[in-house]
Amino acid sequence: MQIGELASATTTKVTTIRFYEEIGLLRRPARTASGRRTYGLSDVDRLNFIRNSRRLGFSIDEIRSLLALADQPERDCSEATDIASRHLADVEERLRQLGALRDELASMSAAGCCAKTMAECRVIQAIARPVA
Amino acid sequence: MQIGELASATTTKVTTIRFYEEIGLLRRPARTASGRRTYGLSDVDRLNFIRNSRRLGFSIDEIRSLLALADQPERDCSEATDIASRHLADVEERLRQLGALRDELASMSAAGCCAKTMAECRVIQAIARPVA
DNA sequence: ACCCCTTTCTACAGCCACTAGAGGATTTAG
DNA sequence: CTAAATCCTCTAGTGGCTGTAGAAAGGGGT
Repeated sequence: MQIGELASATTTKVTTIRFYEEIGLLRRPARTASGRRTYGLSDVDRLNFIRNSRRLGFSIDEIRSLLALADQPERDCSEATDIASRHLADVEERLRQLGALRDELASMSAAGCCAKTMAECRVIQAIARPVA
Repeated sequence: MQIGELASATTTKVTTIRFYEEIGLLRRPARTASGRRTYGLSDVDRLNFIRNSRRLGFSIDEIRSLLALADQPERDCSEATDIASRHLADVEERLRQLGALRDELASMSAAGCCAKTMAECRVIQAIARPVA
């Protein structure tokens, strides 16, 4: 399998695959005589794992750890679950902050600014107000 | 007022102020004989506006537009409210996506992974599953 | 006058996770 | 045989800063 096929099998861009190789997330594959990368089914699995992790918001470093752990099947899996639950806590925190932000923006918009001039625009005034 | 005082008056880092000047968000200030930047109260206002906008998640480009509009007091303010409501819609969209992500992560964690080996770690398996 | 510490200056590199483009080689289809 | 697609390497750009190096200037105490 060449890089393009791997890309479409995993809905990844070709450049991204080469990038993952460069930063060491994917192993350097064998090459054809002319220098083209060749991949196997295990590479599809590994790349799918990486893409799913990214979709779930794991950082490259977290993925590196998860992959390293997954490569040691006999090992205790508590480290992996730790990474995941820490990530969940992060997401919940961001969710709370974003919710607060939404409320702030929504109340700004709700104040309304019915076709007046910039000089008395309430939205601008709301932004300009120092942090409460 | 020198740059350090402006920084502490707006809880901004000195380097960030210089960065905002470089990208044109803040005007180039007057300098002392020895080349130090000097600021006035209007710079405090402008920088506070910028910092509040960032805190609300507006991009630098959006802030540039908002500032340009705010500088024309007689102008109709519909453009400014448009920027704000578009931003609110963006935030709500991200909020939805992040909520879905949290649910996915939470159900992963809920599956539990009680001290087993990596080989049968459910979290790892959940991540590896192709996109449903 | 001297010393030292802090602030300020410029200019540049680094962060994250890619993405895009130049410019060339090779492969495949018609 | 040619044209299009795919591949290669290398470099630079994105956003929003942050951090560093090395130098100059300012202020306070002895």
